[in-house]
Amino acid sequence: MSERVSSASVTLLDVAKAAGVSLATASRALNGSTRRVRPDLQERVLAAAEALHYSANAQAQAMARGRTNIVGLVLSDVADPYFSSIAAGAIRAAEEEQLVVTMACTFGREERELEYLAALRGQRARAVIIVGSRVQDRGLIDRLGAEVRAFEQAGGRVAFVSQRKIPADTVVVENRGGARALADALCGLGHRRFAVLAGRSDLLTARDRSAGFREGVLRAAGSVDPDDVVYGGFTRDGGYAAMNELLDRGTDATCVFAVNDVMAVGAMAALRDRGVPLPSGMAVAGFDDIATLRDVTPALTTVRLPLEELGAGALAMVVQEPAEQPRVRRVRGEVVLRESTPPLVQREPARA
Amino acid sequence: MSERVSSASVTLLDVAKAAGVSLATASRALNGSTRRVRPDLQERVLAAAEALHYSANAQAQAMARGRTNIVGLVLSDVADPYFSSIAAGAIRAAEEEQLVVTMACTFGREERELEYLAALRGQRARAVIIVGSRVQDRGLIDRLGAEVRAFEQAGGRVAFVSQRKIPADTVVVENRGGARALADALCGLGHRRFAVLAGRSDLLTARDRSAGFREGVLRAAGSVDPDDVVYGGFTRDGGYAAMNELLDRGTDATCVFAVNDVMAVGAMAALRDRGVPLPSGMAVAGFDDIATLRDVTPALTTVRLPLEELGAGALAMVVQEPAEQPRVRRVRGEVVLRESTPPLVQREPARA
DNA sequence: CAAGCAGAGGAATGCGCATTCCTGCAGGGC
DNA sequence: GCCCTGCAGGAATGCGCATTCCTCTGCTTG
Repeated sequence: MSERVSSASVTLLDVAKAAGVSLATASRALNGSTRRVRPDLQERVLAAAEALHYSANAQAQAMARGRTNIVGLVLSDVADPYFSSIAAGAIRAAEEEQLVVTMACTFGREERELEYLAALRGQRARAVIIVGSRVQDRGLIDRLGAEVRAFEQAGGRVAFVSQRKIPADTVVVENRGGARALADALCGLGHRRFAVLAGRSDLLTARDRSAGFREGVLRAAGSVDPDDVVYGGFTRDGGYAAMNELLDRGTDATCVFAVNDVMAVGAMAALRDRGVPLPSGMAVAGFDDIATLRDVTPALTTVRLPLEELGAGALAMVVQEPAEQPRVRRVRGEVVLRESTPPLVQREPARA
Repeated sequence: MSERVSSASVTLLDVAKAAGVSLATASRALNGSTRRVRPDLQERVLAAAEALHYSANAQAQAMARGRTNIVGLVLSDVADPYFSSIAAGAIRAAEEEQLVVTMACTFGREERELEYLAALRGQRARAVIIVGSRVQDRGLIDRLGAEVRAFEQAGGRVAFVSQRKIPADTVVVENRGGARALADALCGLGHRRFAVLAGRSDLLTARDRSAGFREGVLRAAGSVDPDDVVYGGFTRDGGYAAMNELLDRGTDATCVFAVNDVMAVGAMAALRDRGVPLPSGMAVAGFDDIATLRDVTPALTTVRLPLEELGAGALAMVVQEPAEQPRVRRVRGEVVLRESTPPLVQREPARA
């Protein structure tokens, strides 16, 4: 039982021999089983494993057992704080379940989700969580739906965060409702004329937030001039560019809603660059409440989303037994009013 | 060759039968090999695989081949933009090499690196990249070193980002030099008396930046009062708390250096909360140049690190053949002066 | 005291695949 | 016309492990 370390890797058989037992007994001693092992033998096996630095070959275990403890996480971009927060939540939850997380990023090319899903099926991953924002391309959606079914047929579980098109367990973010509530609150501050930096027109998330916001505004008797809706990237630079375009066009909106926080920050940068005083010259609101951005000035009004919970929630769905009907877990956002959207008083013409 | 999909998963043997060839031929047709397969047979195999939705069992392949294409990525926290950027770089590079990335987070508990490394050895991962900040605990370092050797003995490759204690391939960030250069630049702006928010005292990265900064200040004939060095968390809240403590103590520093950007942002928040005007009341500098934080106001002076390159560089090391001596790739930061550290003119008592 | 039974160790099997080895066949050289 | 060579398909093997099935031991029961 010396500390010799073979150059090749140590197998269970090595451990068994070192402990003077059979392979079967060694396996049972290390993993437990329905069968019991005599304490002294168990002791010896454990000691031998320790001494040899044994580490079970996960591939072989997976094959013998017919299943793995791998969970695939597919998202657009880890460097985006929205996704990385969700990922953190999922990873934390996975660790508690003794699951291993493998991660893949599409970096904006949604069709890669298909490849990754096939790859994860090959890995015999126990489950997959797909967080990318679903696009509108019908063909892509259908193919993804087919891959999802194939994955489930092979015994895997699938959950989405934030989508509505594919029948599968989903954590749905109430983008529409959250944006509506935000619009409501902003109208409550006295704003009536709004602009929207709507992000990519093919991303469902962006569309929902934009639509919900406009609904809310209309309901509160405000208005969004169609010219004041600018599309662009769903990123900081997209927000910056969209804001500039809006200013170039000219607008009489008193408040601009960017469909996520990073865009809002880009918009604020554009406003500053153009010499518009903040927050007095233009109110700005975002969506997500990204932790890293809570200290920008003026502090950003937004809709807080429990991002880590989204990831954790998806993981929870995926470890449960599958239901007959796809489950949907709805998550509400919470409007957080901050300095970037001060009450509007002086600019409204006095009435009454 | 119909579209039937068995409820169990499709194996290579199924494909072979469907194509009317042997398992061996099917394998060769799908993966290529030194041996050639007659074109018509190859065609049939490919068609059968397609029709059956075949996806090779990665576990079985790994076992048969004796190696995997898994790369493990171990970091403190994906939700931290520093780490998530590095991760993004590594993932991008991994994809180009057809490698699968599995990710694990220690969430601040460095001893988990040991567990993860053992787990990855069990996975027969081809390589591991460890990005956590090495702590000072000698025992932990030794045990980690032992695990690294065990991993390499088993045929795996290991690379670190930012450490100096363990003999292994490493992407070294020139924290010390970067901080020195920053100090230099700040002295060039007229500052002489500095405070340092030094972060966790047991993190090497934090220590190096702090020490380098003080070196630079001294060299430029400035000073850092020992009372003006405050330790605390390496996070936004840590920066906030440390800044408050500094203000409570009272300081005559004109510029405060936080050892990373998120701490600097926390410090700015604290200054604002205490009514200190920015940047005139106190200059603030950070380190990293986190992309998400480039729009804070006043814009933060910092040391720009090519974070994605760090991850990509580590991955590159890990796919190369191992060298006899551990390789070290040094990465310099670049000082970026912005509004948060305006030139100091009026506050210095006039001389000459 | 014999038969029956439970409990625990060990041999053998198979998971899905890559790969080696074997075999049959066609073509070329003498 | 025969043998040798080269090529390609197929059978068989083994990767490392969990698990099933078999066997042996030691006990209880009638």
